[in-house]
Amino acid sequence: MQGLTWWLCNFRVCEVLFFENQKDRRVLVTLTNNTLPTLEDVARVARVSTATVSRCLNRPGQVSDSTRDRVMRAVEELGYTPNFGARALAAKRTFTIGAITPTMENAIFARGLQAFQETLNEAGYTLLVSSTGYDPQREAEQIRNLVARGADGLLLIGYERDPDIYAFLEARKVPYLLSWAHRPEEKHPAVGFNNCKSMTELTKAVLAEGHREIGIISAQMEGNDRATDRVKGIRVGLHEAGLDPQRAPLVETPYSVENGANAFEEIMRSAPQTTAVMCVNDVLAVGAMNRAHDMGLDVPLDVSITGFDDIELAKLVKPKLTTVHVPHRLMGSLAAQQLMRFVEKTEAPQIRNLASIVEKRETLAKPRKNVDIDLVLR
Amino acid sequence: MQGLTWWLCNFRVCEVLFFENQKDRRVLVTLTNNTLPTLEDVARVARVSTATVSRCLNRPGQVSDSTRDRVMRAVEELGYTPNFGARALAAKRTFTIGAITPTMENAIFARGLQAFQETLNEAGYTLLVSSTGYDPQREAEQIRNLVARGADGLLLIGYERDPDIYAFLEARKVPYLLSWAHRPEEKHPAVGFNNCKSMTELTKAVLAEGHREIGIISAQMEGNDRATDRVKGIRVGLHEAGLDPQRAPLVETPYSVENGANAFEEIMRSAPQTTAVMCVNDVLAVGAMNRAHDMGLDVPLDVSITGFDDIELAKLVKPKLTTVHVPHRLMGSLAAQQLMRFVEKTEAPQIRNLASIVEKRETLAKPRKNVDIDLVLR
DNA sequence: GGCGGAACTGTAAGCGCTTACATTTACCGA
DNA sequence: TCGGTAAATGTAAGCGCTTACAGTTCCGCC
Repeated sequence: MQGLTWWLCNFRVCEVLFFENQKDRRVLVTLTNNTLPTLEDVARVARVSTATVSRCLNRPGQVSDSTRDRVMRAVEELGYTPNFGARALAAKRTFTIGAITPTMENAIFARGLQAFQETLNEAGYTLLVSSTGYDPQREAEQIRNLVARGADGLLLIGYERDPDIYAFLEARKVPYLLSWAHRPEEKHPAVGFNNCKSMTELTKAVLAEGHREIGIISAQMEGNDRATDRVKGIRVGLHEAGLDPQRAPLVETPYSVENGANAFEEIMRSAPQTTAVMCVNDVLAVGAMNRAHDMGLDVPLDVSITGFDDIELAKLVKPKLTTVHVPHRLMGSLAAQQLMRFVEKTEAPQIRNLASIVEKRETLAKPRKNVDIDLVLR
Repeated sequence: MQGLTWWLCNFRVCEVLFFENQKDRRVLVTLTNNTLPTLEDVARVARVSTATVSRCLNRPGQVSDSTRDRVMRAVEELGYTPNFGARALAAKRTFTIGAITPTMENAIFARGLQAFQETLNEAGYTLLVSSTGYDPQREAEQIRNLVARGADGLLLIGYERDPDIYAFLEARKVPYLLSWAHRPEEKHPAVGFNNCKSMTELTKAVLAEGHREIGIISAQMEGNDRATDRVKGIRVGLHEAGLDPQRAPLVETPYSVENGANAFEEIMRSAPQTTAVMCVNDVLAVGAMNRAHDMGLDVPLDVSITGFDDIELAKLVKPKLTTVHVPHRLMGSLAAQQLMRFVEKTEAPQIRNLASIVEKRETLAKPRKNVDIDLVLR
């Protein structure tokens, strides 16, 4: 029987004859090159035109009950699945939304995207995700790729990208929405939060504890407006407090725990008087905490450390990380709603600025006076 | 000028006349419904047939230099991007690989997939990812979806799924590869590791420390062969050591830190004599560690805890988590290679079993004798 | 019985691309 | 100069689907 099944794979059911007597049901078969069954095959089996089959699948209400039954049975029989490309070609609509993220390895994006996808799925859309590895070149490719694939709309992370890309999207009239960032001065449709302002809030909290010597660890700022704005936010905070932002040591390094650790050591060696190190995200901050521990520095007694994003990890490390909480799931799901509305009504979505809040936890405290940091550094 | 550009969007360049004198270059334009430019538009502008344009794009060697220049200039001029659906329809080939994961929020899958994608990209393939939320129903949908989208091949996680799905893939002759698991007795093409055996190894290490009262925290095992096999691995280890596997308390709970914590408490309350808790993944283990701490239990003095996967977090928590290291990136990239070979030669890939190794770190130690655990539990 | 209109179904023209095959052009040696 | 071959290009037939439009069927009612 196994053999027969296999053998039948090389045929295609061509016609099914139904008799009153259910037991006398014959199947006509033709030899084919064994490709997927098509609408036409279904039509043939159901003894209707391809148009009717198509209607059955897309607007079942327009078809009579008996016909629909017959067609559905044929669909079942053949295991028919519509060819997506052909459908998109003919209907000029794909019910697909594309999202392009810098990386999938970052919990931040993963969480927001998950929510984005869930909201999309509920409304019958499919999400296509691709990642760029923080490479603008690759981002441009992926955007073209998703547009070529017929994405009805696009979700992009952040503002900063070649104007040509925006021109391309504009010219093609592809609805797009930016996320994970919100800049009041920009006019692109966006659902995000104000990275700069959020960081200024956190900086105020740090300053309120009495810190005056603050170090900064950032992800690479080139082409990454989230990092840029967060650093800017710190500087604004310092400036407003009457401090010179340019004095604060800054280390830029790719996003990883290990790099955060190294950056921390670099700062503490070059500016031993530092009592607080602010990181533009939690992962770097956790790296900094680790290294602090290895160097024999107590957090927060010797040095306070802060992060940004409030990933799950922030609450798991000890001491618990002070950071900025961002409503990722809300953002994802709101973005999905706005983008779908945009796609369907060709009506620009409203720009949304979501609130973020400072999560003051254990890694931030008043600085211990007169630490002989040089001792620690051998 | 801005206005002009916008206005021009509603037209389509129809013909470009080149004169010797570069400055005298005129553009003929027609009013269109402002859709994407097509192959035909390019052909018209370049004054060649659509076949030639197609060849230019796909097999440039077959076209003379001068023609190719002209065509490429037209492509540039119009900002032409081939329509993916149409291309797939005509060529019956998409250079797209689909991957279906239970979730994107899990670092485990993210890391392996990233490597998978990188290897694919190098070879000119595009990866389409979609996630199921551990729902078999949704997985079936997504598989059909990706097949309908013309995926040349599919990457699936684990073995356990409705036989109908395998039948579907078999009948459609869609190359697929399983990953994140390897069962010697199964014949499906797979690149993964032996979850059961790996866990037995770890169990031996736990037993070697002198533990005899072992609790188990698992993700939900229904439809999840990774979890099933890991639990089985523990039981095999216990059995081989002459212990009764059925006596070990087991709590099944969805994958999350909080759930791990609750499960840990449940075990310790119902079986206070437990000296080691083995979790089927690191996230559950970290939750268990947290709750242990909250309950005033010292890890590993009062209770040892182990995980599985060796996610980044494992090295970041304190004490560091004893776990099983899995070569996720290697697995992803190997899977990509195998799958591409499968797709291209229609030749079944070899089944690969990757080595995993026990990472003995700080959460596993000899049990402290005679702990009065009841005291701790109020 | 016949008529009007609603409900259903069929016909066929594409959607944008690839490619087998036909045709043209270029180039070579006799 | 001319035939012959190879290289370049054009022609046109689909790929599998949707949908405008046309045709058919079926009612209810005069």
